[in-house]
Amino acid sequence: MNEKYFPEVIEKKWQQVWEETRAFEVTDNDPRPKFYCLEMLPYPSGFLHMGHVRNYSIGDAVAWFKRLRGFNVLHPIGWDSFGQPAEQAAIKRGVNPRDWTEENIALMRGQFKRLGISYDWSREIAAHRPDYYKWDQWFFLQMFERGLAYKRQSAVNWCPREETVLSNEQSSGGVCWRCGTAVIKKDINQWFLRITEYAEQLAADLTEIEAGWPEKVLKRQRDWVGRSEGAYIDFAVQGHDEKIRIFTTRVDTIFGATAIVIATEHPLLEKLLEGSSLKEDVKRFAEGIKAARAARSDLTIEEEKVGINTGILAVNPFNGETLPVWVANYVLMDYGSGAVMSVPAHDERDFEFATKYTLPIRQVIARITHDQTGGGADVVPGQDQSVDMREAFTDYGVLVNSGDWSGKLSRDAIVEMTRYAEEKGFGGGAVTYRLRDWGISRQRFWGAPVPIVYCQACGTVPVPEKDLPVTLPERAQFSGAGESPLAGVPEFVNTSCPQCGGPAKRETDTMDTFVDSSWYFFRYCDPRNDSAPFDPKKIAKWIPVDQYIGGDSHAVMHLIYTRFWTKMMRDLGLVSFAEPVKKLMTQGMVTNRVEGTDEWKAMSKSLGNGVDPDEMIAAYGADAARLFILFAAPVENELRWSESGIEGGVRFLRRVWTMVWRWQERLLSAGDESMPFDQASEEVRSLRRKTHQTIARVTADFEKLDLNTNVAALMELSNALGEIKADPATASPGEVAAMREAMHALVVMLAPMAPHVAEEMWEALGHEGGLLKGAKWPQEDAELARKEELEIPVQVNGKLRSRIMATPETSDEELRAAALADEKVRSFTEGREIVKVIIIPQRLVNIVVK
RNA sequence: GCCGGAGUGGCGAAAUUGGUAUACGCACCAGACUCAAAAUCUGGCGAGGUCACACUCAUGUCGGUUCGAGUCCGACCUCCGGCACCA
Repeated sequence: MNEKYFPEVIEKKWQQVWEETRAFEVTDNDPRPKFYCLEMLPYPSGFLHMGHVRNYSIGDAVAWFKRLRGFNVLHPIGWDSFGQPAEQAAIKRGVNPRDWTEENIALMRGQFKRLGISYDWSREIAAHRPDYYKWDQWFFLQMFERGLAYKRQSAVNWCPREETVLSNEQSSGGVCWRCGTAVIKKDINQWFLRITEYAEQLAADLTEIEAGWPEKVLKRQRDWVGRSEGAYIDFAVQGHDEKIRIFTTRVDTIFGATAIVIATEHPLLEKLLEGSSLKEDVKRFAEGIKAARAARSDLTIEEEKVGINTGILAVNPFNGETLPVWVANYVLMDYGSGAVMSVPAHDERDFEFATKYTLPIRQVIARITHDQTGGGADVVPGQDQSVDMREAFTDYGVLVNSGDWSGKLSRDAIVEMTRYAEEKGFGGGAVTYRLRDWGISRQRFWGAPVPIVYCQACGTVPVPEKDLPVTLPERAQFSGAGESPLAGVPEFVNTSCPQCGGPAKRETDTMDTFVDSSWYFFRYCDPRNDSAPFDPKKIAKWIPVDQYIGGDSHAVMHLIYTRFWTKMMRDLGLVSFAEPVKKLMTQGMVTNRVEGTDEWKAMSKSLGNGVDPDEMIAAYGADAARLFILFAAPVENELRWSESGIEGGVRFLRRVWTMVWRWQERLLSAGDESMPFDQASEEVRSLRRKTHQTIARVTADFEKLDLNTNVAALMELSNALGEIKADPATASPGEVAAMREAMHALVVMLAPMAPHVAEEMWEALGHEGGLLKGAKWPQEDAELARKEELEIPVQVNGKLRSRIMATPETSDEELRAAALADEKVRSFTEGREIVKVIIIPQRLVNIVVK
């Protein structure tokens, strides 16, 4: 240890030691309890940004803390290395995506090491390597066999800028998740994974994880799955045997239905129109809608409602009324049954539609009025039929104009009418979901090829497991448009049929990269397995993940896919649990001021407000950068970058450094002086008290991930150390013992946030023999932490008027007497009647006077 | 529009969950060291008020509960985020 703190020297030194001793590698048969600490794996763009630094600094703090608390901590890292940017680089600069990716990985691995993140590098994985994506393909085949992977033609989300298909999750909000461009619809034949098969479980199992996941993520997942309870009702069609099935959550409004409206793509439409004079008109209308949708450049702008009367008549099974059947653009084919009953009086969309096309609007729900003439105890629902019908009345209420059901409350009517429909055989209860199947086809080169072969004789044939992986060719032509570049590589496309041996062509689509990331953290548990994606026994040991850390931008992408994938793997018999992540923390963004403005935005190259981690490390050291990032804001908040803030971090580390340097010799040479606490000087007792209070605080704050207050507590302890003015050479045994205790505790507790400097000081304090990772987390002694003197605030009528000194042993009676006798207090109580005195032990006295 | 979350010094933020509001840090001010500056160290730092106390007012606004409210309840305002015809 040098007199001066040179971060660049010690950081390099310890990074090398950790690497050479493989300090953070873990084994499966370690007897200590396990802890799986995971951060979302990065895309290898070539450089870490500050958001990454924050993510991985938080993760490393957790990993270190748990390690020092005696856990066998699995803390791995890998690369989400398939995807667009590599292909863009290939298109623009003609480089090979593989070389480009591998170079970037090497650059970023170097940055991770310069940050000193304590990863088990022996478990590093990369999605673009055949030994990884082989298992993506294997999983695909398992799903294909079970009907969970299928191909169909459909309108999909398309990012016109990146020229690629996006899943619903990736185009949430109507914009591309990566570049923010408004998506359009394109009709494409593509592969889907049947995530909807798991809709109910994805919704229901949220209760299993709700204690450990942030509410905002749970909410978004709940909304995304969009579970909705209601009823289906079959409407007979006049002159046909067919029935039109509708879904509704408001069957209580069915007497107000004045039309049936179906989607333009409704499968019954063509059949029902046979022989109708309106057939051509309706067909033309439907095709017009389809064309308009394909041409739309921004899906976030709502379409105007348009429709056409088909001339078909349907019969309301509740009252026998005949209703016209309309086709309209506002009814979606892929939700519910693609048909609705139109109740203009009680649904905003139906109201708008009915107003436009002058369909009848009939009120069947009245607002409840509370009739309390019965003495106030009974609330009798009355009716207010004067509901303003200039807009839809969508609240629950009392049924009116509804035959025998009139007078019932909506809530009850829904239950009873659903049961009635079921008894009569024309309907029943139903649950629908907003969730759609996951489209995974990408017309791209840089992804895992879908392991399917098309044979003229046998049709769609899965590649046999023994022939996996289907590897990417070395070279391809990258145009950036149209079909997958794989289609232009004959040696890839042309193959023989695995079934009949005849000539066949390979599928040229590759898989969405979110397939890779759906199960990567399972692979960390068994990264070199070449006969299976992983050994289930190893999974049972490590997963569920104990703490997962990443951005909330993945709330309904990665985080829903990986939950689906886990449930799918459970059904394959590979894992025995349904939820892969026990606790999730979503860290806030790192923002910086955009030059010349007052706006704080996420750091980015295009805005010119980025900060290069390497420059920060060079200027201040990795420890100070990490410490500042953890200190500057609570982990979930936005973090506004500040250069002067990071300087504060350096100052703190330097102060601690100097103290340790000044005392190290004395602490090492002196024996193990201990001194009875009650004989020590007040100065020493006060330091020891602070030490033990800090241990308690920091330990608790780590469990809550309150890392900012954690740093503050360590700063306070360091300030308390500074209060000891004794010269190390002449310090008393009691002082030396207290200093040793405080410094050891401080250094160990600092390790999770500033590991290099902590390791160096740990060595200086005499622990050369063992690395800091083997140190024991300090143990709080509640007796030593206890305050001996208390300053008790005294209030009069709730206003602070004075303070009196007491000890924890002071009785309530004594406190009361002391408070009442206090001079300042007396000036407020003089001549007034004391109503009562409230005493909160060790806390406060409040005197109530009149 | 619907659904969430949040409003505390000049700034980032604390507050043991109803008990001394503003811990810790940044910025700023003053002093020490220095020829000087930087660095470092010491002290100050919510607003009003006072020579200094005292005292008064302050946690988005208004009201309520309570001996006592940043914390609980009601209404409102503002900002941020999510969703997009989901029947």
